[in-house]
Amino acid sequence: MSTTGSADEPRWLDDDERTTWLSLAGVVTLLPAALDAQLQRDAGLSHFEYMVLAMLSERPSRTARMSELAGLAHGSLSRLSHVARRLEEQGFLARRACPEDGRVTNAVLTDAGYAKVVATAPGHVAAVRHLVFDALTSAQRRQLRTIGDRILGQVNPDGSCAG
Amino acid sequence: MSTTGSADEPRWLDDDERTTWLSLAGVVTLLPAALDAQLQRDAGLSHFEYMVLAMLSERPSRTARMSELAGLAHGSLSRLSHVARRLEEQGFLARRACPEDGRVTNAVLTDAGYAKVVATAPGHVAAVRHLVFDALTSAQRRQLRTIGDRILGQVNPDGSCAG
DNA sequence: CGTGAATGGTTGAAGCCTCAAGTCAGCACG
DNA sequence: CGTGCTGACTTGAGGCTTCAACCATTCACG
Repeated sequence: MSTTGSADEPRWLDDDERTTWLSLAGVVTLLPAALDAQLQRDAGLSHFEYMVLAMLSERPSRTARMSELAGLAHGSLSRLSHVARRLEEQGFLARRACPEDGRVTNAVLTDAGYAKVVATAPGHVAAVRHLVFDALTSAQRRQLRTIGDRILGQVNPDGSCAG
Repeated sequence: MSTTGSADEPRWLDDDERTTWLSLAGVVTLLPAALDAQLQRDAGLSHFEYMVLAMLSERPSRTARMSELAGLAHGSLSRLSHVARRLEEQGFLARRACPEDGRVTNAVLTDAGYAKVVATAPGHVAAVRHLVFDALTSAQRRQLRTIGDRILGQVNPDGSCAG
């Protein structure tokens, strides 16, 4: 495969880019799986479910509208809707019609949901620390933040979320 | 939430770590979704299916045993087995019993499968370049490689893959 | 040799996500 | 008012992944 980069022949990744990409591909595949495994084993939650509860727990009144919450958890509205039904059945959150705008649904974290987050967070934080931060110097941590923001800017330009 | 770090009270993430983690969490959630979308739209393949075909295409004789291929594609053996059946139905790969070890199945990329990779790679590479490398300086690219390898070392210590 | 353990892979069921379609509320305009 | 349009969300079907159970083969070791 050439590296000339003509019009219909795309610029291939050079060796360095290729290795970097394989490494990143491994991370984006395996890291979510590892976090899901820890949460599933210790709390019976998927990473997405945990994100939903955790994001809600940091909101004023532990409340957010569905579409906003979907963005915070980096998922589609449809996905959130399905997950919200399951979490509601388990008593971790409640959905209420918004009095100001009849189209809007507000998701509210229940006391049981808040307790679940409090019980689950330490193990999850420990996993994140072990899998990500323990292997990095503080300089690398700063670099990672910048790099992550840059990539996120490309992947998700308007900060919201497709669905 | 305190930051004392006693025995049963875990060390919480400080503000900087927390922001870094939210950024990385966004990347590991949204980047695979974006790549899946491009591949699905332009080639009718999932990112995992593409990885399977692409990894095979770079092997001598375009052949690998199933468990080895699962590791290369960062998936479980079960997942690969299901995917291999679908790819086989589409004529992109074939499975043969290994003559040397009756337990082993070898996956072989067919000519149609190789052609599919050749046809699909340019668009995929362009997506990776746009989503990842276009936003980074060459220094950041080098940093990303190191950081990715470090994290991968924690997530996947023995280089193989859970299944 | 022969038996038990370990390895490599496949399968079926159950659950989750995506996609497209549908519902209902607000808004604009005649 | 009422007609059409957009926005917010829900729902159902279909496909993919996971999990556990299973089958076949090889290896270890009396």
